[in-house]
Amino acid sequence: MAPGSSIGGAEDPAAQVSESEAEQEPVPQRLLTAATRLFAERGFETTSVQEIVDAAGVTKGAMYHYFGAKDDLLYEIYARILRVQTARMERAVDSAESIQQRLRAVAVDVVVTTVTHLDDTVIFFRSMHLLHPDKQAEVRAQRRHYHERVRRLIEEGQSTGAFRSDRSAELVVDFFFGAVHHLGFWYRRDGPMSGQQVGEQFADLLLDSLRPDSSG
Amino acid sequence: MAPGSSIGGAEDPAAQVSESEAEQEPVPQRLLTAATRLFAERGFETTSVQEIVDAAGVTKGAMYHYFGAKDDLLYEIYARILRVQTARMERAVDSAESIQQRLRAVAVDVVVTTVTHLDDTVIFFRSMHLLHPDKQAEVRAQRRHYHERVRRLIEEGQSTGAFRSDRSAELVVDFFFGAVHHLGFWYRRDGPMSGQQVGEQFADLLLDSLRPDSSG
Amino acid sequence: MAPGSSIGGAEDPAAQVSESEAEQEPVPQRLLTAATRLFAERGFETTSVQEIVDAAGVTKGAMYHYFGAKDDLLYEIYARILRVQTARMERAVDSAESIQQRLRAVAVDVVVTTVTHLDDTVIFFRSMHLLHPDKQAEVRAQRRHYHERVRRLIEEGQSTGAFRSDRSAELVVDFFFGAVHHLGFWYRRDGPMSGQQVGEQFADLLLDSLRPDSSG
Amino acid sequence: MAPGSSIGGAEDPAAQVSESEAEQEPVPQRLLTAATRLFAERGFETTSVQEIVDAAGVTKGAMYHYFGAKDDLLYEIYARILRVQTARMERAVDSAESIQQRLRAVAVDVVVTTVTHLDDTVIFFRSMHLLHPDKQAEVRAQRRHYHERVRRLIEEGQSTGAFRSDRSAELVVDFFFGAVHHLGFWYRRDGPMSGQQVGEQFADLLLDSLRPDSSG
DNA sequence: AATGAATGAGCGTTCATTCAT
DNA sequence: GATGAATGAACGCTCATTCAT
Repeated sequence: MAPGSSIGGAEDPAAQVSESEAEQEPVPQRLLTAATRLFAERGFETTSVQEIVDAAGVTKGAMYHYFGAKDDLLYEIYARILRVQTARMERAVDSAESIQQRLRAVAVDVVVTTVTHLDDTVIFFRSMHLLHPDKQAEVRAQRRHYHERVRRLIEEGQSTGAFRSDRSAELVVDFFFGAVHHLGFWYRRDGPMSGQQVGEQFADLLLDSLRPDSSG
Repeated sequence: MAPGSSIGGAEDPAAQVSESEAEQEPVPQRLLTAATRLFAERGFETTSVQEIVDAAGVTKGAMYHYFGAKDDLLYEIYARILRVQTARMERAVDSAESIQQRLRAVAVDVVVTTVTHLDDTVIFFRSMHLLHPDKQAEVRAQRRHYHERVRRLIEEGQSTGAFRSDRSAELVVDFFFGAVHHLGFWYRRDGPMSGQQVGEQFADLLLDSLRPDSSG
Repeated sequence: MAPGSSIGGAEDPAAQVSESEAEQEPVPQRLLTAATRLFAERGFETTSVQEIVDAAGVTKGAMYHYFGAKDDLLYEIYARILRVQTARMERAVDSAESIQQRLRAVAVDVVVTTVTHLDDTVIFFRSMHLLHPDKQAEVRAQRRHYHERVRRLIEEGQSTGAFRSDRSAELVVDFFFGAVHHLGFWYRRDGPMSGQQVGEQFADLLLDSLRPDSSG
Repeated sequence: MAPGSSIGGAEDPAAQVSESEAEQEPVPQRLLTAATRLFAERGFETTSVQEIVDAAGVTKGAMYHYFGAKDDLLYEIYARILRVQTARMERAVDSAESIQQRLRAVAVDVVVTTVTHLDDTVIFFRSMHLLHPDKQAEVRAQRRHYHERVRRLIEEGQSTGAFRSDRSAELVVDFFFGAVHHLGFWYRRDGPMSGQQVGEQFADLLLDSLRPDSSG
């Protein structure tokens, strides 16, 4: 992978304030930021490499020094959001709360993360098919890992009676994350609801379907 | 191109009725069918007009005779599935059944229709942003019309007490249709579940969230 | 293969004298002529497609309408000279002359043909390795076919005693054609010797090695 | 390439002792060895500087430290083989043997040297035109010097009656060396004949053409 | 002596669309 | 209605070379 493409990175603890004019960020980050915005605005295939490097203030040669191909940018965008969401989900799942609270935390969190990185999500589901098959497989595997962890959480709740058992855990997961992944099609950050609010309500809807039926 | 390399295949094992020699379908339909398959397989941007006309067994000139541009094909694919789904939804909504039964029918039906025309759905959500803005607006308006009709159905149920009122009808609609529109990412027609089965379970999950709470 | 790429072509039986200004020749021929000159002048990799189409007075699009890739031009240049040389060799080999006269005719002819199409020959041996492997294999097979026909002619002469038998027919063929294929490195059409003269002398040298030894 | 395959040969026959870990050879040689192999395998134009330095285990900066440009590598490869062949030819020509034996020794030797350094020869005749004109002129002059020395040897034999005089010494030289220079197109080191065997037979063919005619 | 990030010009190729026929 | 040759602009990518370190 390209150097400097880490995401969370706590680099630069010291303040290097004095950088007189240009490059605040390393080149790979600048490219990723520019690409994310442009891909979300006009689509992957409709954005030229020239537009990306112009927006990032570098040359094509520099880009190809760090990324092997245009769709490596796509891959990095995916990998980045996937890494963030997986790490957060695992923290929530493994917490000491009740199972309802843990599932609710996962649900709220994935909505909040999704709307925070809405561009990445939009790009992801619009353009995954344009990724090189090998990288596509990697991304799918990682996504599947995420879903399966959540499915096991639900099954755990079903086995203890915390959740009703006559709902397919797998289908509930596909249903819920389908709804989440579709947020990019309608959610507006400048609209009436915060990500947190949507997350709470989505969590309600998810838990509605798993609450043990008083009549059964 | 070699003579006889047309796509429909001149095999004619028996006499399939009166179609004496060539074209089973009119040219525009053949083009739409070919385009749908190719767009779903490899994406709109990645499919060339040449590939479409080859697959349809016609020439470029013929295509431009019927369609003003490549993205007119996209528009027609959208319009077609939208017309079908809207008509079916309206029939279900306006039936004489109970409101629960009507909402359930709508839910099952949109899932069944979606998986029946999975290619169209996949193309739709992947490529809508590539459509000419004017046509994109038309498509969005039609989609909104659909969602709003269903939202009003839910609100009607909430006002009569058939559905619980502490769920936002609008959000429930976005949530549910989000899940439905995402089917293309995981549903496989050759998998274990029929469209009808998924539809029934999705309907269960939708109604779970609207069933009046026995405790409140 | 591209339309109109035949070489000997007896087309144009009628005299179309009146063509007022431009295109004397069909586009594919114009491209091949321009490419041959440029490849010989500066090499295949050093000549850009843009230079070729400019020299031919057409656009890139037109070129790619007739040739699938830049190296299809190379292939056509090879195939053209190979076709000509093979046809002429076969005519000479199958004539009614004595075997010495037939071999001499082949030898003279391949030299004459080579210096007549010296550009093609130079390009051929300089750039064959840049051809797509599949096409390279085709070209090699055709070349081998040529060599083997001549080898059999020599073996025929050896079996009848017309040629001495203690020279390897195969090696003689490789030796002689090696010398011929190298003509492009030193022969100058504006130099002191005509192709016919070089051909006669090369033929002498070839036959020197096959003349039955008076002492053995 | 295996250690010890250097061209001048007498280095370190015993004592490969103290080379503790890495670089057996100095950087320029490593680059030349890598470049030779790659140019022969895929051609000069098709081999990137990056590939060469990777194969040599150095960086681009190191290469440009020793060689002014990519085609300096080409020039060095030419100069190297030319130096070797010229030195060996002069030794043979100036020996005390009969003129027939001296010409034969030259002929055998150039074949043996050529197949021993077949990669260099292949590169030479494929890519000489890509060399900077000045360096190309140097190389041609050196090559001409070689040919002329051999031509004078033949003329010497013709003037003494050792060789027949009705063959053009110049043409015989072009003919013979043409055949030799073409060895790279068909000779395989893993084939049935050793370089020595091919050399002997090539020498026979050369001398066949110069043997005084018993009938004239 | 050696690094490797960065340049910048140029490459082969694609492709939606047009238009004379 | 339909053809298919031709356009022309743009595309992703390569690469020899430079240069601050």
